[in-house]
Amino acid sequence: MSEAREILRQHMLKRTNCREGIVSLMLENEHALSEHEIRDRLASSYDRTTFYRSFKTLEESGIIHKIVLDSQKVRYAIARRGYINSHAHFHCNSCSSVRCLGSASIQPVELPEGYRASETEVIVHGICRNCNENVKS
Amino acid sequence: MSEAREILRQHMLKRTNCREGIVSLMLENEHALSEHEIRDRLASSYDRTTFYRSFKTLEESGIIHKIVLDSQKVRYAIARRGYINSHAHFHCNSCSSVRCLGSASIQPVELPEGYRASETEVIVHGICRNCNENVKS
DNA sequence: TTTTAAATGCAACGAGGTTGCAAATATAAC
DNA sequence: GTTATATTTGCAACCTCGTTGCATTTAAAA
Repeated sequence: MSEAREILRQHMLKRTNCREGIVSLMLENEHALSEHEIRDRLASSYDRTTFYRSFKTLEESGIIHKIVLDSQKVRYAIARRGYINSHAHFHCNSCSSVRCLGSASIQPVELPEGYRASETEVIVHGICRNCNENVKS
Repeated sequence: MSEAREILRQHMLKRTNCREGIVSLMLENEHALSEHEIRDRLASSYDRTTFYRSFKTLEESGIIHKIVLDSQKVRYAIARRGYINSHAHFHCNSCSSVRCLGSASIQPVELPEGYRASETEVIVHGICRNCNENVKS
């Protein structure tokens, strides 16, 4: 049984072609993907509605997580262990790729008196290794 | 001369009612505001297009900055000193208010070999002081 | 194989945001 | 204060993202 299929079963979600395709694709990919990238890479095509509903379901089950770079720039990635309360992502300004960083790299943010944190999101913008190397050579 | 007017002049932007209104409102407000809040609180009403263009211009000049909570939840706030390379914001899950935190409170994020950071955005979700106190009483 | 709750596709819709263009306006020059 | 000019505004039209209701299809349990 495929890993994607197994993940869906563990979360008590019905296995459907669309869900399985999305999860499989994300498992293969190191980088976070946009809806368009996912659509283009899937063998079968699905209705937009189905995509949105699938993303929503998968996110609510904690299988994937959503990274909002800007209002119109959303990415999705598999939610690996340790991403529960803090997510850090690296966004490359040159190639636009988004990579998940370990939550271990996040230091707690100092808050004013009376404030209580439940979750912290960090987005670091910059130049990724690949793009740095291409400039050098 | 109003502070807003002065700020526009310093950035070599034409003073217009819409721009001046937006900047004035933001100077008065501790919290980041949504487009709707800004629209509702301004004396005169402006076309949506004008709003969007004003936000864009003000942001490009570094007068205000945009905080994207979610695809459909965008806020704007005055860009005060020290917010150039790192922004931290607190989002209250209860009252939805967004408060700018000093960038001093951000610790540099540890990056993998070869990655270079230029800017860091942090959003801390939780409960603000006001909402914490209301629960107690 | 049958049953049934859940997922899909479709059409229609609403919100956020952009573009082109003519009319209005802020500022600088007179 | 007038005039000239570049910028900004408002409008209409448009695009993308994302949602909702409903009839049809499908996964999976019996």
